[in-house]
Amino acid sequence: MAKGLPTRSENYSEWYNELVKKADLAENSAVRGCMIIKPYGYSIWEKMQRALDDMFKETGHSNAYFPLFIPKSFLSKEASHVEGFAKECAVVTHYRLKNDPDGKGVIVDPEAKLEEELIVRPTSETVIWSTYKNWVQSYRDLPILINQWANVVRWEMRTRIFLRTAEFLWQEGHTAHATQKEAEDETRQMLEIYAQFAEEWMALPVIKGAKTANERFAGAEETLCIEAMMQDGKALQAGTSHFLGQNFAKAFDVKFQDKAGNLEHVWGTSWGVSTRLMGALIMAHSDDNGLVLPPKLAPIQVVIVPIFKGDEQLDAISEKIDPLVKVLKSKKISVKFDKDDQARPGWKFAEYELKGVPVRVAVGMRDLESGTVEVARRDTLEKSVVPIEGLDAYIEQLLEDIQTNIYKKALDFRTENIFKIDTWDDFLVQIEKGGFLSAHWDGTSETEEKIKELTKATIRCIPLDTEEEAGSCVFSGKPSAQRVVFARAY
RNA sequence: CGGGGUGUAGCGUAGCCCGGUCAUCGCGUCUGCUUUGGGAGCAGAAGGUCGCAAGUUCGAAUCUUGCCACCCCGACCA
Repeated sequence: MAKGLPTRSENYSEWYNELVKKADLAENSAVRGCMIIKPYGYSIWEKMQRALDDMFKETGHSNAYFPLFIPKSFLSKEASHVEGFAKECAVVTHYRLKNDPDGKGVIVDPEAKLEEELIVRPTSETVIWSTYKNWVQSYRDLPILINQWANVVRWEMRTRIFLRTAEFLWQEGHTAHATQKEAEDETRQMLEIYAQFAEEWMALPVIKGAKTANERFAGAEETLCIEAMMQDGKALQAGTSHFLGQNFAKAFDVKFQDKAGNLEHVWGTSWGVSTRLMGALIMAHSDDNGLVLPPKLAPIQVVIVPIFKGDEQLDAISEKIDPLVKVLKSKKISVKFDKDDQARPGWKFAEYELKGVPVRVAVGMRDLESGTVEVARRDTLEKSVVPIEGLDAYIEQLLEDIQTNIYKKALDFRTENIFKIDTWDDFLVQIEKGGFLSAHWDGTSETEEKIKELTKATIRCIPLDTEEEAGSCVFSGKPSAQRVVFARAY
């Protein structure tokens, strides 16, 4: 166990909080609910951004930027949208400060009141659709496939670093299409991209599904999502993709003339993932020694720790290691050769474990004599002695193995913690133990809400890739055509 | 926003109930020497508006009030 880090079994949420701080990912800020993402944490986010951004571009999307401030009146144009977000909006009412006449400091200048108050975007549908109105006249203007990387603010009552902060970073895609089918296909395509990113890059298995009406995005006809299981058995929504129907087009009067000359409202989608993914990454893989990062997202993939006394020994080690570093870098493997002689090897070992560096190579004089190094992998903590000759290929393969193994471990954990539940008694017992409960549901909001009230479990999603299976609702006993996933969630 | 808890050096803490050489200890930091294959040892040193503000008092880390932040539990949510 790492120094000062609580274990997961002792206190899972404290383990998470401490790990975020000790691994140098982020810290709390002077403003309640906001976070400072530190360089090490931010570089993981940058890797996520890069991978996602490439995927968006490959599927024809372009980046753009829309403003932080939204006129208050925009928000109320789509009825369910305003209802969903009104309670958590930060509002700008003034545009100037002045010196406090009664003493030190500054006060809001009461004469500088805005005629129309601005809200800080909780999401950008409204500004974007008000703009799309100007961009769309003909079917030739469609589709519009835009993404933006931005910050948004939702004034949450209870915040947790990365998982739910008042301000967070994300990407939001906003597309406009001529037909319903095209928009639905887009919604589904982006969900697939999120799932692929989660599984291939984050090594995080996810369940693709649809949200129930209760959990749907405010203003959407349908919300698709990916749901992941954390090590405490709770669910975390890792990404959402919304089919907006014509709701925003109607609210903002976005129409186009089709080939036949008819004026029609356009069809929309929106989709997003946020810095919450950082929380998912941490909680899915890490252990009591610290972070465990999938190689594809690790800022440092390989750390080389020399074990030496004096400059001569270090020089001898460097002579062997410098060429290796060069080769690894040429293979796009990020490597750190830590020559710092202030910290001792044991300290470094623990430190890099805490930070989740996937592969550690230790080299001392003994190794130089035998032409070997000690290679330790973070995911299993196994150590092996490996010849220096061909080490680059060995490491390259090892990084792939680690990526695969971390995914498999998470998948096995999830498989072991999904339970088919057929009776209400079993439901009550299992929900206390944690995990996902696959159970029949009668399709009504009343039942869903009742279950939530009694157990704190919500329907995480109605899985997409699942076979129909006739059954009866675990709560009401009414007929049901398929199982849905219940869990307590972050 | 409601209930409970916490805030003392960079980090973790003792002291708070019962006001008065009580600002304690560990880690870290600095200096020197010895060390270096799993968070080094010895010797010496530096470092604190006791969360912030007001109040009570001859005297406040300690009592009172307000505010801020964090944690746990509710309501709400990506």
